[in-house]
Amino acid sequence: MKNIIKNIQALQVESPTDKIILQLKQLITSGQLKPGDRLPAERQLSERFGVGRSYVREAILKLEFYGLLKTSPQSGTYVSGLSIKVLDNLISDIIKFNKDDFSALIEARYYIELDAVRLATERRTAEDLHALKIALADYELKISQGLDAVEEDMLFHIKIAEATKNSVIESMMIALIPDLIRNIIENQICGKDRGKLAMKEHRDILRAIEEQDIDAAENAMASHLDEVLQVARTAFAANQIVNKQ
Amino acid sequence: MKNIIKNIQALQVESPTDKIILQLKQLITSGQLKPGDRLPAERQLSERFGVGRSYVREAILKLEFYGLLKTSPQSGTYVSGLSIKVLDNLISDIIKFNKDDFSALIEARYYIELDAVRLATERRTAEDLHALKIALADYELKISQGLDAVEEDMLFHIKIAEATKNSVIESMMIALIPDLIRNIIENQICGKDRGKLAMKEHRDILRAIEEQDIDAAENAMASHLDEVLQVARTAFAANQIVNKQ
DNA sequence: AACCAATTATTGGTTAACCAAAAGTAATTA
DNA sequence: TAATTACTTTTGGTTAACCAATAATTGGTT
Repeated sequence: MKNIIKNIQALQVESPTDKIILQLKQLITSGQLKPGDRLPAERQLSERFGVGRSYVREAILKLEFYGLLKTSPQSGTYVSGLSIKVLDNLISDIIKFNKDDFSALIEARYYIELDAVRLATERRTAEDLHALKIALADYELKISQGLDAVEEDMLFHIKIAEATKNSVIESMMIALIPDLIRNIIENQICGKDRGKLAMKEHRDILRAIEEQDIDAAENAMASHLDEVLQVARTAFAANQIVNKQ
Repeated sequence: MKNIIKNIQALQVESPTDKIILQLKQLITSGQLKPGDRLPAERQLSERFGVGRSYVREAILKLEFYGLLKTSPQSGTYVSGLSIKVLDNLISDIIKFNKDDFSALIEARYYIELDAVRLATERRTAEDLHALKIALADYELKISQGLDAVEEDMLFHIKIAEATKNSVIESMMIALIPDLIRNIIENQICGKDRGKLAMKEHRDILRAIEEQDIDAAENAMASHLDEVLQVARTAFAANQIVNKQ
């Protein structure tokens, strides 16, 4: 029974945009569209695919975000110079991308944060430290009032990401955080007195960043995230088993 | 003189979409739009901002991707329940996001790949191994012919990302790779006989993955990426100094 | 007064039309 | 013949119009 439901969902996943991306992919893999080529005009594509131009534009926009297409105003949209094989692989992965897998989300977060805290510790400026202290104070205030402080928690982590001075790593964190917060709240990962414990952990992280002790910072972050990672990992293992059946 | 040019570019950066995102942000920070609220109808927004509805939709789409808005068909678009402070920070970071900083790009890639190869080594299936071997063979063929093989190189790394079974980490790699390839080619980071060296390094990585020796895999990956990381790091340090002036 | 059905208005989804800039083409000129 | 100019076509950019589904309102009924 469960399989039927799963299949239905799998089918309906195909949004108009993804359908077009898939068709564009086939156009490339079939050799009708080679790397570097100009795409047919948007109107032609919309006619050929039997869909409005908006969807074609939306699909192009998405592929442009991933650097697979490049459109020049009043001139045309061009396929990236990457080889067919790479294009093929990338497009496949783009279509199947989703952020609903919360164990994957948390796991990814764990690793990125460890990397981020190392870089932040190395590069933090006085301003970064200041921002971190304020964020921590906000967090502690909320906790001391016995309130939920998941977002203040995250704000602290955002400031760490900013302190890395690496815009790419920062962006990755940014892309994860909203879904992360949702998952943490929904799954009630934070236990009742998790807050006060986390407060101490935050302090440890901040101290290490202040003293620019990279290893200490990583360790502090690791133990801070350990509990939530364990939850994700067990869920992950369970999924693996289910998928193998 | 240089500053003038810089400012001009900084000004023209504001695409219609980003302008709207900025306005939405102000709507939130000013308290006119609270977390959980429904946005004004798209028509009203487009009228208020003096711009076509397409741009409003595009902005909403972007913010939806980051999980900050959620739109229900025939009902409305709703602001995420996150606090104003978090929303404010996230939106700011979204606007300033760009993948042009190639040192940041390479650095981020370095860390993600180290994480990825560990997970891949732990979780790779027989199929993953097979795909990796094929990718490696393709790569070696190109190299043995004395040709450029940047893309075959990347394909190998894509397969590693897929073997992690973590869709989030995989997606991050996917988002980086096109720009990565562009940068590597443009900056000619790969020296003339880098190819044959890299071939051996790839073999080391594959062997470690096959034997499921996690630490060996990480070490192999680290030395594989070390050279390119050094290039990025020196560029990074140079940028830091320039920015401080 | 409370509930329910029918109607109206509003919503995002989707398509079509219009615009200015660029590219291509044919006619014109040196 | 080669270069140039004027014109037509095609391009993505942008806006307006239409659609079906939903939400709100109204009027009637119990």
